[in-house]
Formats: sequence, C-alpha cells, structure tokens
Amino acid sequence: MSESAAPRTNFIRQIIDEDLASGKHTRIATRFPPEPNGYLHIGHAKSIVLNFGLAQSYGGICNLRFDDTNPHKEDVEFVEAIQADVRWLGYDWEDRLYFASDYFERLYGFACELIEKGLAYVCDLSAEETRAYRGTLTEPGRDSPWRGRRVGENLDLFRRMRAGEFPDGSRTLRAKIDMASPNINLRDPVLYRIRHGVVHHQTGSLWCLYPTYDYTHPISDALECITHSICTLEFEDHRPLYDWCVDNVSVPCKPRQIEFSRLNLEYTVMSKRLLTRLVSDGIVHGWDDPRMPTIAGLRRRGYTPSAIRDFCDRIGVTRSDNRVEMAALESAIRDDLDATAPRAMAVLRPLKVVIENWPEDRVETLTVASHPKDETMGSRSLSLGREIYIDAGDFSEAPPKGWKRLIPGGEVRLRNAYVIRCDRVVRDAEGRLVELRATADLDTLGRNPEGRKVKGVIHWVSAAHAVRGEVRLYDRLFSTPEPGAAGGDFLADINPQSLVTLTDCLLDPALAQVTPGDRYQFEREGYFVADPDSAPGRPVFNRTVGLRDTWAKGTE
RNA sequence: UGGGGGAUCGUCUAGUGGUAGGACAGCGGACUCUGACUCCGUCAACCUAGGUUCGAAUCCUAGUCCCCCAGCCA
Repeated sequence: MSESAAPRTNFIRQIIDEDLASGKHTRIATRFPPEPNGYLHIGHAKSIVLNFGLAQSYGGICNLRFDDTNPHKEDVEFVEAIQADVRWLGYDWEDRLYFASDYFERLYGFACELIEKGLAYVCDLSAEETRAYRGTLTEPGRDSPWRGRRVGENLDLFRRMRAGEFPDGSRTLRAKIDMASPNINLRDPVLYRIRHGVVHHQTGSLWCLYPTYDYTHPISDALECITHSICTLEFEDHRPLYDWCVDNVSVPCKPRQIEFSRLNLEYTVMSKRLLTRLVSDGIVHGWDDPRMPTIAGLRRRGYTPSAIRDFCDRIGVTRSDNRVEMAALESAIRDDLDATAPRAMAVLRPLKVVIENWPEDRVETLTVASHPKDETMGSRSLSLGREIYIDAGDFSEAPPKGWKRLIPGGEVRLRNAYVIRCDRVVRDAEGRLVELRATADLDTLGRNPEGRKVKGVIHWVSAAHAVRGEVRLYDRLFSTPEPGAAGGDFLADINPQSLVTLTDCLLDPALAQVTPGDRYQFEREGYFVADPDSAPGRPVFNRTVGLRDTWAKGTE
C-alpha cells in the first residue's frame, strides 16, 4: 500500500526534534481536543493524523479530550460519533479519554487562586456593556467599573455565582490583564459565564457556571502534561492568553501551543455551522451522507482509513493558507483501492445483447482472477449464456474519433470472455434501441484472434444470472470550488447532479449477498462500496470514486 | 487606518547563504483481455523593487496582496 516509511518532516517535527535534542522534553504528549458539537470532518482528520501520528512516531502519547465547556451546542451523540470516527481512522487513546468537564472542580479552584492573586474579578457588566467597554480594533478598551473589586468580595460573588444566586448574563468572572492591549484577547477576557437550565451531557445539572475555552484549554493541557498543544492558526492571537493562564495558576507543566493552517478542500464546506445546516435543512440525508466531507460520510462513501491517512501525509503541515484540490484526495483513495479492491462486473445502464451463434441452453462457467495483479486475491466464477447485458455507454452507432468499444459491424472483447461482433441493431416501432444481435468468436477465450486486433474491452453480465441492484453515483455536492464565495448563500451553489441513483443495474450474481463496507472495482466504472441500505438479494452500492478516465478527458 | 500571521510550478509542499526537489494535476509515449494500473519522457514556480554577498527563495530595507482577531462560541 501507500504507507511511506519515514514521515515527511514539517515545522512541528522540527520543533519537537529541537525540544528532544535540547533535553527540554524526553517524551512528547499531544492531544486531539474536539468539541462534541458535530461530526468530525476531513479537516479534523488532518489534526488527528498529525497529533496521533506525532505521538506514534516519537514513541509518545496522544490523548483524546472533549472540549465540552459549552453545553448549549453539545450532545452525547457527538461524543460517541467522534470516538467511533477516531478509532475507525486507526488511532487508539488507550485509557486516556478525558473531558474538560472532568476538570470543572479543579478549574474552579484555579479561578479562586487567580482571584486571590488579584488576577481575576467578578464583573457585573452586561454582554452589551462588555462589548462597548472592550473598544475596537483601533481604539483601546476602558476598564470595567468592577475591575477594582476587593479579593474578598470577588471570592464571595464567585462562590454565589456557582451557587446559582444570579441569573444568566448578570455577571462574569474576568481575567485582569490589560484593557488597552492591542491584542483584543488580552482585554480582560471572560473566564466564566452563567448558564442556567442547560443539562450538560457529562455533568448534568451540577453546574450553572461554565468556564470558557480560553481559560479551560491551557489548564487542561497542563493538567495532562501535554508538551505540544497543536491547534489551528485562528488561535494564534490567543497564545498570549494561553501562556498567561498556565503561568498564573499552580499547574505541573507548561505546554507550548503551536499553530498550523487548517485544511481547505475545493468544492467543500468545512465549517461545522454550515455542515450542521446541510443536515438540519435536509439537503443531505444525515451526517454520514456520502456527499458529506465528514469522516462518517467518507466512510460510507467507501474511503478507507489508510487512504485518508495517506492523504493527510501528502498534503503536509504548514502555516500557509491553502485550498487542496479534490484530485489529491481522489488519488489517495484510488491508490489504495486499486491495490486492494477485488474486481467485479456490473452493468449500470443495461443493453441486451443476444449471441446468435450461442446455443439457447448452453451456459459456460468461466474462472477469472479477482485481481489482475494480485493472485493472492484468488478467483471467482462467471456464467456466460446466450443473452447478456452490456452497458449502453459501451455501444455507439456514431462513434467519436478514437472510440475503441462496440459499434455496428465492429468487434469488441467481452472482459474475461470472448470477442463478439455486433451484427444487427434491433429497434422497436418508435425507433428506440432494444437489443443487439451478435456473433461470438469461439476461438478467442484466453487468446487473441488471428490476423486482427481487437482493442476494446467491455464488461458484461449474463442475463440469466445477473442480480438486480441499485447504484448511487456521487458527484461533488457543490458546483463551485468555494461554496458561497460569490457572496450569496452557500446553498445556492448546490449541485443538482450531486446524487444520481440508478435502480435497475445488473450486477455480478456473487454480489447478491454483500456486507456493507465491502469494496469492489466495477471494471471501467470505478470503485464501489456496499451501502448499509443493501438488502438480501438487493444490493445497494455507492460509487467511491471513478477510475481515472483518459478517454473522457480527451473527448471533452 | 490597531494587533497577529502568510506569500515557492495550475494545486499541495521541500528548501534554513552554494545545481530550486517531490507529490497531485496536465501533456507526450510504451505496455495492457480494465481507455485502469504500471513504466518512460515532458511542461511548469521563488509576490515586487532595491540592498548585502563571490553567491540570496533563504539575510537587510521599502512596498504589494491574502488570511485571522472587536462571542458571556470553540
């Protein structure tokens, strides 16, 4: 497969190498810290592969920690889905599953420590007032009138905030840093807010006081003795605050925050808010809709964990803005599936062909290889009778230049079987194509015909043996490389052809009983995966990705 | 117009004062019972302008363009 031996270096590895060389660390610890407010997507995969991959290759550890400080948006459904997805990607956090909410009590204690040190205060400003006092990008903020409260009063108020004596929004706990800082994150950021009446998925109704990300994250990292806290670029401005928190409370370690640029994929929305909307507006059938860029969607689409890992390795890690082409993702999955997917025949748009020189009742059993290069994948049996189906797209009465497949009077190879010649085209009263009449060259099984070359090879199924199934073809969900970029609503860029369902496909009889997740290459049609919607005798397949098609490109 | 980041082939990236390399995409060819795979070849880049240096993608200066930050979201 495509696992490369030595992982490509990047700036984060260089930092780690230096920290190890200087003796600053002897063992590294990272963490993957999702908020359980949605499903994981391919952008998270980049972070997962980075964090777990780093731990793996340096012999360190990587924790899974839920950043569950805002119960309003979170749900236990997401907690479970995220664990399943990380595991599916091939990573193991062993016994190190943590929740930021595990630390609520200790976080509260550290907040009291900050108050006692005169570094935090209870502020009675409303949300709107807080905003007004904060200033703007170009003007400094003004001190809150509550900034000078005495330690004892702050402690008392903070205790009563926890006890539930004050309504939502009436007070916050704020860090006392610098209201004139050019970095807005340092203008006395909110550390705690009051949230009554929400049931937290882990702590239930125990708390009505919830810490913010800015306060929780650095301390959680420090409590877990994370050495390298890797996050995306938008948190860069928060790093001084991250350091402030770690420096001012009594934690055992001092982690270092390192930022990298998040993944952008063309034709894809990656914002959780937008993905949530696709699901809740019913644009897609769920978080695992095969058109979604979620891990669950990619899985249902037939992507493999190793292909996703390989993709993440290929795109690298930098601090530059990027927009990766779909072709890079598709190349990774094709590499994997070409090597690992057994081949099968499937006619997506059936066109009947009667082989006139084939006896009515004769059925020939052909043993064919499951993979053209890998003998260890064994062989399968195919039945061939007088009537077969080929794909309508493999026959043309007005072939374009360079056409290699079937034409009236022309010859073509039936994959794994005989060469046939099309003798007649049968039409109905309205002139519609009904079937083809053909003659097989019975001397061409396993060898080429004498004196002439047959260039085209097409796939087929036996009419008497084929099983009927459904095949779903997926195109990109959006028609523009950057959905919503034109300024309109991103939903305006939905591609109506993003899902095409073919209900009367004729498949290899061996495909009658499939297990969801089974992957095949339907020769010339691409790579397919059995969908959970499959029923006994009625398989449903999703097309993972088409084959690279130089023919289609040449005729465009 | 405050602060913080970023600019290398079409795309993603390597490079850390000494021949700008790889991958994906493209193009051309070979092979082929998959127009696939594989193989071979090929096209193609240092944001701009100055400067330092024998030598600059790399160091300096001045610009340009792009991204992020004014949630009691993360």
